[in-house]
Amino acid sequence: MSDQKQMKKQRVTVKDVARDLGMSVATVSRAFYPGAVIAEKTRSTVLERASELGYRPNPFAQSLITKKTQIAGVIVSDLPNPFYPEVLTEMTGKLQATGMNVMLAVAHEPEKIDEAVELMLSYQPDVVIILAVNLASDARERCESAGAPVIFFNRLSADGLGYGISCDNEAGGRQAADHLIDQGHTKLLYVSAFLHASTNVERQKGFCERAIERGVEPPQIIEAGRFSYEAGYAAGLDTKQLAKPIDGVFCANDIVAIGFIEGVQEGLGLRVPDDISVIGFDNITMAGWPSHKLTTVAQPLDLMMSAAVELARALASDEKVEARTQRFAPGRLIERNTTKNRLPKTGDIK
Amino acid sequence: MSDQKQMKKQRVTVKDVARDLGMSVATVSRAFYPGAVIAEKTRSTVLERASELGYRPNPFAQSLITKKTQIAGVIVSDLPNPFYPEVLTEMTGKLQATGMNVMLAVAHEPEKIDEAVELMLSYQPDVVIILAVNLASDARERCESAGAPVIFFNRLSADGLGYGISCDNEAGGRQAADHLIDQGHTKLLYVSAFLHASTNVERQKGFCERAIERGVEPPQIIEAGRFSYEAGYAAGLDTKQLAKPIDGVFCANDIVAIGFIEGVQEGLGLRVPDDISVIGFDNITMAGWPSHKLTTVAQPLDLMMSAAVELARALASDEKVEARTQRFAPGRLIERNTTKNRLPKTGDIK
DNA sequence: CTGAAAGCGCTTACAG
DNA sequence: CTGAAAGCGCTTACAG
Repeated sequence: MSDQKQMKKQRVTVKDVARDLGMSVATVSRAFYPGAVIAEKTRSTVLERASELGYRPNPFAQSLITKKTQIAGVIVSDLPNPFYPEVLTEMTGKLQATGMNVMLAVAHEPEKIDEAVELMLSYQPDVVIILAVNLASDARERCESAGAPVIFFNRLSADGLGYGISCDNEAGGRQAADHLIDQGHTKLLYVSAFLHASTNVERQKGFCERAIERGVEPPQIIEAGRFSYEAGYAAGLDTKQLAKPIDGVFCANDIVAIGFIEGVQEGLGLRVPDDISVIGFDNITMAGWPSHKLTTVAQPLDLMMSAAVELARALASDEKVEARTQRFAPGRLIERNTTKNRLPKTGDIK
Repeated sequence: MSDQKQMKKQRVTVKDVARDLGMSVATVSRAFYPGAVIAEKTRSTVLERASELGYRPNPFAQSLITKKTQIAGVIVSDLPNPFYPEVLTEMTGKLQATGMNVMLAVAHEPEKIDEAVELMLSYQPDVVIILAVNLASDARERCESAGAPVIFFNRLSADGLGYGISCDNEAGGRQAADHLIDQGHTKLLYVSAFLHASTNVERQKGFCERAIERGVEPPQIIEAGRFSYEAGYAAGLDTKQLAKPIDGVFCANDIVAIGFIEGVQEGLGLRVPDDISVIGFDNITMAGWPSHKLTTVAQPLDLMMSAAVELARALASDEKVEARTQRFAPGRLIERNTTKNRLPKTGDIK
């Protein structure tokens, strides 16, 4: 019994199936390709017997010839942001449903991303998906020169090349501004995260421009520096040093908002939403928990992920894809307990 | 320019390097194998020129011969528990540092895990690591019969086969009991999660046995059903229906504890730690956040992950590994703000 | 120490 | 519609 465990079962190959069926390996092979020229009857015989024998084509041997690996390389680096683990697991499931496998590259420190990418590229992924905000842009070039087109998820590449899937962050920022202003806030603050991340830049732009359009003082800005709980927390403490008072805050994303709220409550003794209102962006799972009940601009994640998976499939099949970037309308603003209407009650006015 | 993007750069092969150097492919190949018989001078010449030409061995062609893929398959399924994403990303980094690549299989519904595993196995991973609490145990057999030894992380397999890395959950449960009792709690509750998970069973055993040893009433038990925030929250509400009052609670893990605390505070208006003390298990990142400040039994994660990676490396190299399971002492109990000393002050006694 | 040759498991023109 | 043969990029006995 312990012997059995030592000896690896010999893998069943085309040759075995061919011999068993008295056919050539070519015929057996053809049965597995929908496009191949083969009698329908032969195909079904082969397929049936093959599955009885437990045969599955060896993808390594296949890819040696086809130059296709059915592998999607996924690069993840923005670890303190729960948004990405959620996307990673969800998207992996979807990719697998289309027959693609996910090879994961994780970089804790930005400096080590190069090694991780290099290792991954040696497996010749058909396509690479980047779930990472802070990636040196030459990673894209390296992937593409290794033959793998690159999809940026929730982000545009710095140089505008590569494919991109994201939502209209600017419109999201405008929604946040409208919501705060509609509810009577006039002293706004934007909590910025990674300075050059397109998500950050766009959300800030939409928020600030809309505030000005609405005739409110231009929002003040605090730079948290990262998309993390800790950065948000520190930003919360920093509000103490602001030149002017604030009553409404829009944070670069949910995890920053959650940290910010804690910083402001724990560190400064302010109350959310009684003293200030706070809005996040993403609608990560945690935002809905009773512990946080964060008002936030949802991302249309299902749409975005489906688009990414479809794009990955198309690129992996060498289909021509015209649109380099796809933008989705941001989801609705989800109102929970971190914002509050500061307008005088209509009853009071009358 | 857009043309360049279309044509994939031809990959450099051994043949190219051999031709360039006027050597045989065999010699070039040998330069890449530390054990191979080759003049040291030849090796360095080859290695240098190879890297100039941008040559990297094709792992698919290699594995066709060596039967080794350098791939570690990782199966993840327990998604609502943040513990696993944390481990996944951390461990992936460590595996990559040893030259192994991670192929990910995610199963959202337990029924779909089979497909995911099957797809992954077609890539012949050298070893499979299971980061999932609720996995049908025949997945192990399938992996092993495909030639991939299986490592269970943070869990023992149901049938005791396969390799396992975990911490001494029973000792952890005892620590929790001791801490609560030392601080004057006498009316204990254990919040159980997935009923048959070894982690759950062992933590419960240690906690309850120690409570009895210490002469306290046997803890009451609530079954939350899952390792999730929601399950913990529901369990919190369920305390209302308990036969006897409680003052100290040990939850199956952190995410259950965090949910439980919210359930109890939001739903029942109790205060933690003033009315009841709560202890978790794992010490996930979130447990340290000001929002939660959860008292918890830490897992010795660094040790566990290093052991898992080393074990993976050894198994992938066909080394004989004697110990099927490795247990580490649980980390220390980290006291934060969800527990409170209920003993009368020493001053009062005097 | 090095090279020529066989072969890993497959796919795909090319004949028939 | 099917089969024999070449070849993908590599490694590894086997000679020399």
